Amino acid sequence: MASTIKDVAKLSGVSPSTVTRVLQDKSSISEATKKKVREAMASLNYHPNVNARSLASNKTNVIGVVLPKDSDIFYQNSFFPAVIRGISQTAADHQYSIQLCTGKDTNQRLAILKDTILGKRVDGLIFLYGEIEDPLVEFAIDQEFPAVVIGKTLSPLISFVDNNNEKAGFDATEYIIQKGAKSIAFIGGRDQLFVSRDRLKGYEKALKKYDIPINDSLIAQVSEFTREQGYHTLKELLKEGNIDGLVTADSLFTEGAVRYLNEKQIHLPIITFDSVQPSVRIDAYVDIHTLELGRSSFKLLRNVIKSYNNKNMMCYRQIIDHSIKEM
Amino acid sequence: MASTIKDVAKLSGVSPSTVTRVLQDKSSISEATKKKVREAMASLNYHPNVNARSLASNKTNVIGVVLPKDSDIFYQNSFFPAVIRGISQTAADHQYSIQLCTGKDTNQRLAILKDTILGKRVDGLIFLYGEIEDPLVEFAIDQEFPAVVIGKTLSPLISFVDNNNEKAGFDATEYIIQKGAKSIAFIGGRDQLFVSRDRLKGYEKALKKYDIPINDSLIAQVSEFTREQGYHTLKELLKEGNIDGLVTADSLFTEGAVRYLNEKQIHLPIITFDSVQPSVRIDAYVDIHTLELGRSSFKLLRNVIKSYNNKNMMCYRQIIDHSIKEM
DNA sequence: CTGAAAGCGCTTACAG
DNA sequence: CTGAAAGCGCTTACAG
Repeated sequence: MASTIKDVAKLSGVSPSTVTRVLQDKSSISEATKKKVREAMASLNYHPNVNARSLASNKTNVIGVVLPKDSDIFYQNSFFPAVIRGISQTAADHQYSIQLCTGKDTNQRLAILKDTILGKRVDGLIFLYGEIEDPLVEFAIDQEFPAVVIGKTLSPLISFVDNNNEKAGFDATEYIIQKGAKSIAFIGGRDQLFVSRDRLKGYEKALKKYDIPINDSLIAQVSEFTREQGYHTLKELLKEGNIDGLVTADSLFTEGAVRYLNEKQIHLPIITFDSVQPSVRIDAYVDIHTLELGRSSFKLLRNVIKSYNNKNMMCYRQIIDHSIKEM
Repeated sequence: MASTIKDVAKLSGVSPSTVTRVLQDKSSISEATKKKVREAMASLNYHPNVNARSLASNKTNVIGVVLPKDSDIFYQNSFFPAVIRGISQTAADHQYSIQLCTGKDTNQRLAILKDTILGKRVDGLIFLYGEIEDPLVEFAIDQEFPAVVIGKTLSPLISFVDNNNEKAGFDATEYIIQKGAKSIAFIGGRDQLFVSRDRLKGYEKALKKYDIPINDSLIAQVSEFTREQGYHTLKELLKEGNIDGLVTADSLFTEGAVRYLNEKQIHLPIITFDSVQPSVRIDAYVDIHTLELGRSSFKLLRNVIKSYNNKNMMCYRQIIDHSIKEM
């Protein structure tokens, strides 16, 4: 059997509570005692049982990472691995583990989330998506459970970290304008997604700044995030008239669009948004600094947890830079 | 405060142990009692505390998923999201949660793994990679801790699930041969990776079957998984002479290679291996059925855990089909 | 600077 | 079919 805190206490000639205090490196414990106890731990190869600890202390040192439903585009995107990387890097620095919350549909996901919160599996949650009226986020708010959303959210009661997507859309469009384009198409996702909507706003602002009239027939809002949609949407847009530049809100669109352009041997300046360098060759992409989104979300969550423990429920917001990367 | 098992016991007029048995749906409990207890649970909005449960029962209903170090190519690959999806689907069906184990280097990862095993955070482990002499896998074996590797492994003491990569390499190559190619290039990863090595073996077998001489100057083993490597490797291969077909062991290679071919306006039949449809247009890809790899790994792990509990430590192996998908 | 005691919320033999 | 008791391995006031 694995050794327990009692074994360590016995071997080092102190009480179990003192062993706990050594584990917590309390300043009240003398160095001599600490040394003694640590030696005992080492010689017994002692490792604290986290379940006992969680039960007694009412904290788990685990955070839950909530994913969209598992058929989501999300799983085909470079965003997911990158943001997980960022979160887990920072989490590891603070001795936190990561538990995944996902499921096949909203019902299953909500059930799992309830079990996660009410079963006291985690100390806090990071939602990897921002959606209007998400029942999971609402449940967390309802339970006054510490949580951070990566992405925009309407509720004033929840913390979030996000890019300035409007500014990013503006910068992207300006980049294409500076390539000499005047007739710039935009392919985005459905309007309910904050990200797409904000990037589109930025696109329009940039056109205005450069006195380029906004032409609705150059703007496509696509319901499904797929390459096929990118392919066909661009094809349709080209029928509408001349296009000499392209801004896409997602790399999957870009891949489809580029395929069509290659087939037709058309050359356009193109920019998109991504977490890593896109797989097709285009002019540039807006790097949304996903690693940093992940890292910051964890740091924010720690602050939220602390403030909840002090009963003064704070809400934090943070905007992460983006940058244009030429390829 | 959240209600506990005692509250439920009191309200329904039974003992706490009976409440536990209802929770476990034991057949020894009468339906009348079950009904009564369940009503009490519902009215109190009772949810079991998983930490208390884990402590008392010595099982957590959590499995750990072990990732390579976080700078790995792995995180750029479609494999990761797909296999996570497969695991979590099956895990959800069995009331299991998933905890992630990763870190910046082998040391940190090993420390986290030790804490995970010795701290009793999880009931078993799934390793998402197969490598020669991995210290983490060895630690798990040493501790006689239930684990499954996705990928090949040399140790006879550990369970795994994998594709038949040699057969997959054979099938891929045969596909290209049937397109009429005779001078077929192969781009794979470094020889230490079981996957690459086995696919290469299959390639050679296929050539033999069709009496095509093996030409070493058409075979490249690339150390780094990047698009740039794909690009340059193909460029070099083409210098060596004529190529009329291409097999690549990873989609990132393919993307790079295709970029070069497009630039040079060269057309070749190409096949690669992937978890989802590759982003560049090629002839076909070998779908390695990653979702199924994930699902099976979880099922295997459950069996391993059961057999360890019965003190007869079983070791399971399972091969997952692949299939060629034309594009 | 340290210890004794109570408790966290479950489960599991044991007994009937 | 069900209950009383002991225990899982920690932590946390309280007390000195």
